[in-house]
This record gives sequence, C-alpha cells and structure tokens, in this order.
Amino acid sequence: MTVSYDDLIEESKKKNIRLSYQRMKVMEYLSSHLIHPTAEQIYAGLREEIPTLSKTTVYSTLNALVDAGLVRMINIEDNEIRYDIKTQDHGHFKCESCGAIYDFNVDIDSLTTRDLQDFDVNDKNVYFKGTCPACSEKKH
Amino acid sequence: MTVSYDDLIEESKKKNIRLSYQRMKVMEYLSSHLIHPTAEQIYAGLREEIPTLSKTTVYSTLNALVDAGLVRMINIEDNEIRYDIKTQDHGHFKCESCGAIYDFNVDIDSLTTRDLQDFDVNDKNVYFKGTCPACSEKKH
DNA sequence: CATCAGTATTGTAATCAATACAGTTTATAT
DNA sequence: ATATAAACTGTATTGATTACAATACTGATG
Repeated sequence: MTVSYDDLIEESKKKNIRLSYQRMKVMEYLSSHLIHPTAEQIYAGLREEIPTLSKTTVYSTLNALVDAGLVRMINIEDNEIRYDIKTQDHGHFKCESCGAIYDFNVDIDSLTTRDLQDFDVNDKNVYFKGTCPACSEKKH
Repeated sequence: MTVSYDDLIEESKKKNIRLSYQRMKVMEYLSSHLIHPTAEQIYAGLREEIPTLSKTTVYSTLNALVDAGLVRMINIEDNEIRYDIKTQDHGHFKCESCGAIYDFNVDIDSLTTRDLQDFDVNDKNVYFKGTCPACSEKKH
C-alpha cells in the first residue's frame, strides 16, 4: 500500500476523520518528511507556521491516523515513538551508534507461521538493529 | 540460541557481569516468568523476597543484560519496555484488545534484503499486532 | 585474613514523553 | 443561520526511566 498526501486526505474522509487545518498540516508534514519524526519534531516543525498549535493536537492527530491505519508507529527503543506514513511495506534499521533509522525493503508477507492460525493479524513489523556504514567507518 | 538460567550465569561470567545476589534473582525471574514482564513487574515480583531491592537496580541489571545480548527488549508500544531472555528466535504478537503478548515461531533469518549490504546487523525483530482468539471470541 | 579499589546497590530527585481534562473554537448537517 | 458534535488549546498530571551521591559489597592482592 502506497500512501501519498492526497491519498491520506481521501482515506481520512472514508474513515470519518475530520479534515481540520491542523490535521492537514500534520499529514502534509509526514508526507514531506520521511525521516520517521517524533511527535516533538512534528510539533516543532509546524510551530512556525501554526504558532497556536498545541502539542496535544499533534498527539491526538497521530493517534487518530494510527487508529485509521494510515500511519505506522515505530517503537524501537529509547522510549520515544516515531511515526511513518504507510508507504509500501518496509522494515526499519536502527543504528545503535548514531540513532538514525533507515528504511529497507523486505518481503514481510513471506514471514509465515502456523502458530498464529487463529489470530487476526492486522499489522506486521520488522526491525533490525546494528551499526550503519557511516558509524562503522568511524570506528576504524 | 537457547538460554536457560544456568546459561545466563555462564554467559554473564564470560561478559564480566558480576553475579550479585540481585542480578541472580533478576535472571532467575526472567527464566521462570516467560511472560515478557516489565521492569515494574520484575521489581514487584522480587520485592517480597528482597525487601530492600531498588527499582534502579532492576533497570540497571536489565540494561546490563541487554547490552550483553542475553536479554531482548520488546518495545511494541504503550511506552513500556518488556523483557525476554533470548531463547531461540521468535516473533511477538501483541493483542491490541487485551494487551497480551504471545510468542510465535518464525524463521527470521529468511528475511533478507539487499538494502543493508553494508550494514552491520546484530539484532532482528519481528512483531505482529491484531486480535487474539480469546478476544475475537468475545466480540461475537 | 585485612585492606583496598573498583563495582553494584539503594533511595531520592529529576526528566520527559504522553495523556487527562475543562474551556473554547471550529466544522458539518439541518 | 443555528445547533451539535467533534477538534483544539493550554495547563496540570502521570508514570516509566534515568541521574546522582552515599553506602555496601566483591574479589584480588599482599
């Protein structure tokens, strides 16, 4: 599933998410900053344009989008949640040295298991951890 | 890799983790409670036996074991970290209705990608979300 | 077995992401 | 236009995790 800004708006209508100015801006931010931002980053980024924006609004919007299945929560560690609009399935690699999160293509549907036969699975996540090339380089 | 309580102790020695009474108890707790406990649960569970136990000690022990690669952090959501001794590779399924976390067998090594050729990967995680059979039942 | 240095533990205080809540504003239907 | 339900704002609160400084322990050495 690939989701663009326009798709987000269309999907939001279908899911009965009201398109307030703030929500549009949050979605626009997510679409144009594919860097797995935290709620804090989104808030800071939009604050310039919307000085009255409340952090609570950012959180509630993100929660609404996650519930609607339009946005994915990335919760690898560090006790902070990052967000990612749902483009096509991909995994996340977190560098334990610099903290950066990289996307990588992976065939998640190839993961099968008999153990979950009676389970209703609606979200599959894959993440790796390790050291990115830039940080590996530094160690030498 | 399968890790029992005895293995944990042996591995700890190798990794220069001093085997204090508190650390032994934390490891014992993890080995005997394969329910993905939180630090809080471990603390509460051990408090009876070790009334002077400090929560800080639980956290620092867990961090030491994670750094040594003996324990896995499970960070699915809810802003709380759960811990799991590293038995053989398996995925985690979180029921979004009751919050329970189930293990399932999955061949994580079958996940391959060319995107991470130059990356040093030292940890692979898979987690699914959805509804467990018990909760699906209730909805009818 | 006494001492010493280096770690681990403890308890309190601080941090900080996330949420609750109540009052105000906005959006959509009639 | 107006009503009503939903969204926004800002402050206060929560709660998991960490920082820190004082105390206690461990295990190596003489």
